[in-house]
Formats: sequence, structure tokens, C-alpha cells
Amino acid sequence: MKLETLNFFDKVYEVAKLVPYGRVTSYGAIAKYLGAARSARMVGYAMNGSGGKDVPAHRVVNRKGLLTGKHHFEGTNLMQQLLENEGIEVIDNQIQNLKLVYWDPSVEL
DNA sequence: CTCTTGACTGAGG
DNA sequence: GCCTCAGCCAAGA
Repeated sequence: MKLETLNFFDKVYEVAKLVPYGRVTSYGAIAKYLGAARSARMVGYAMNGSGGKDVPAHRVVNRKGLLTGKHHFEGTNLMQQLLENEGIEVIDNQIQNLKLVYWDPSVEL
């Protein structure tokens, strides 16, 4: 594929796919890793197109570990279910022990 | 080109 | 720690 095909959105998908099982990261962390630290919002915006792709969007939350994007999933608790299925404790859209499951691409990679 | 939108974030009170 | 405000920037109309 051409480099030009790797748009901001596509890069977001690539990084999202790199998130390990049972871990989560933030929009800002991904943005920073892509060199667009100020474009955290675009990361989330990009995830709109993650549907139909192999992107584990449920592993991407905001910096507080809050499932702000759960409304973009089918059910009302699908995102939380997926996370809990990976061993991540989630209570009321809030990830517990965030530090333990947090994964920062700009650090881990 | 301009204006709006948004799954965010950091700073200030 | 919580709430509010403003800046950020790419995409779509």
C-alpha cells in the first residue's frame, strides 16, 4: 500500500490493533504516538469508521479510563462487556485499576 | 474558501 | 478531586 493510503484515520486503526489483549489506551496516547498530540479528538472521530474493521475500539478510552465512546457501540453495555471479557474490571463505564491495564504506545513501542 | 462537529485534553477555580 | 472553559485539528457540508 502507498504511504498516502496511510491517512491519519488508517494510522489510528493500526495503532489500535496493536493494543495488547487485556490492556487499554487513550485517544491522546495514540494521537501522540502518531505525532499529532493535539488531535486526540480526531482519534475518536476516526474510530467512527472502525466499524467493519478489525479495530478493537473498545480498548480505546479517554484519559480517565472512562468509556466515553460506548454510545457508538451497538448495545448500551457492549463495550464494557468486551473489556470485562478481557479481564478488565469496569464499573459504571469507568475502568478500575486503570494504571494496571493502561498501555501507552509511545512508551511500550 | 468558511463554518460546524466531535469516541479529547489541560489548565484554572 | 470535581466542574467549567477554551484550544486543539481533521473531515464533511
